[in-house]
Amino acid sequence: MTAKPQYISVWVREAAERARPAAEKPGRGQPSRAQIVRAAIEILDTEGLDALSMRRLGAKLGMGATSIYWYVANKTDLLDLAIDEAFGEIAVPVGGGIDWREATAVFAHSLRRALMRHPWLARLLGGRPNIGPNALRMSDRMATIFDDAGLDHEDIDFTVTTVIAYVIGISGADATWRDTVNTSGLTYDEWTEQHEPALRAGMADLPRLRAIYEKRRLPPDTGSALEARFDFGLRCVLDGIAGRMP
Amino acid sequence: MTAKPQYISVWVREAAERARPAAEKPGRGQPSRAQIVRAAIEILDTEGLDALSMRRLGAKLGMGATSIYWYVANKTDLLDLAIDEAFGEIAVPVGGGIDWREATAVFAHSLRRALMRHPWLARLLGGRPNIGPNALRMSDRMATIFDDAGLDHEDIDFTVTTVIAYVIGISGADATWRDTVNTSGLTYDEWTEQHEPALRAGMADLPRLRAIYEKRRLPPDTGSALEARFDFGLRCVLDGIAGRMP
DNA sequence: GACAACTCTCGAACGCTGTGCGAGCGGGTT
DNA sequence: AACCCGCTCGCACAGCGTTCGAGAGTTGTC
Repeated sequence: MTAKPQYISVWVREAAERARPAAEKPGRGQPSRAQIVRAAIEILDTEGLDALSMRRLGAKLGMGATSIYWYVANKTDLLDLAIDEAFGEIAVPVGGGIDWREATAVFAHSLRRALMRHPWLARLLGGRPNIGPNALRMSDRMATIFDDAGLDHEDIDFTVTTVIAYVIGISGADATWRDTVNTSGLTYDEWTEQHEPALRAGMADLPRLRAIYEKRRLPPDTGSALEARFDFGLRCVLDGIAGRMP
Repeated sequence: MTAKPQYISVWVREAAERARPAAEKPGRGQPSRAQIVRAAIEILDTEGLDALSMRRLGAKLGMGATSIYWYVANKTDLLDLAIDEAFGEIAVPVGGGIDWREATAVFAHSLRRALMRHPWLARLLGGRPNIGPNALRMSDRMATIFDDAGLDHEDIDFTVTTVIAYVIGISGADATWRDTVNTSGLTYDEWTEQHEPALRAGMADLPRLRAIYEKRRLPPDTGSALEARFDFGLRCVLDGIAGRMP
């Protein structure tokens, strides 16, 4: 009946440390930490989430696994840092008189691209709250867009959350799907062939789904088809928001 | 340089086994398997995703950890089965002359409820493609709704995917957030207090975000506030879809 | 030049994980 | 009595995240 360790996010813990003046990290620590995070992302991108272990990362960095703990307290912290690093890639056009709809569309595509480029990202996002500096900055810029458009605070929150939820929801699924095929070592055709009997059996008494599946097999769900579907949904969301703009 | 094991989903593998006539599972196997999956879900719901280990599950079932492997090939398979079991709880009203908009809203709330009831679900959904029988049946029923409303195959696919993406995107985030607070062992107030300095520091030079945060602190983001936000976004999505209906 | 302090590395070890293997048990059929 | 079959499980293995403490290398101070 021992109490749980009560994990605290990097951001929270390090903000608390910063309050005590003497606890600053050493000068050379910062570049090394960034370097570790970059290496971790490289492994995550090329070998997948499950391939990232501290020993593997240490080997890539040419150091012992346990040396990493000098720069980073946890693997959890490391992943939080990787998440926020990825969020840094996301662009939000702000200012310059672009209207909210175009700005939001640009943001949505940018967020999607980040999620597709880093298939591990969506899996981790569903793990713990993300309040890193880049994530906050992204939210602030999105808030700015709708603040400039005249929404009140509650509607800004609602609107921004809706857009992000849709993009993460669909892109996470798309990225996972693509990643599953890619890392299976099979071609797209081999993969669908392997899954054909299971799908056919599962849809045996589901005529509507089967009809859609049959009709939509050519062209297969390659990138452009996924992109068209993403754009369709995004237009739906934006139209719905447009109906609520002042 | 050994090749990866090439994991195949339960559904695919067992559909292939079913093709060979003699490979059916024994009669008593089925109830026991369902019982194992139910026990796994119980652990997942009450203790979280990380708490589910084969030994822990075996202990709960009063059997050795390795005995479970008689009924289930993998932990991965077990989780796939748990996912589909959870999908079985989702209701899709079909037939009976309800219009598509109300039917979709009922479905969306039902899906959300399942995701909130099983906080582990969203985390796992971003892990591998979900083609279990309950998931397929759910998709088929959603397809039926929009087929009856007169959409063509492509638009049915696009529309259903959009709704599901939004619901999973927002509910996954909400469930994770709530779960993080709950399992921290802190009250809501204690938790926000603990995160206050980090958020304040992070938002130091983000005035818009800070303004929203300040203004929206009372009432705190309890269940009803999250529900209002969910409904707002759902209305946006449904409005956008409505504009594309024949 | 000497000694202390501080930054950083790392091998050993702990307790945990998923899982393969093979021995063994009880009941049913031949 | 012999045999098979459904099922259980102890043992073992490789790998995981993480702790600890010993030590190396650099820097700072007298």
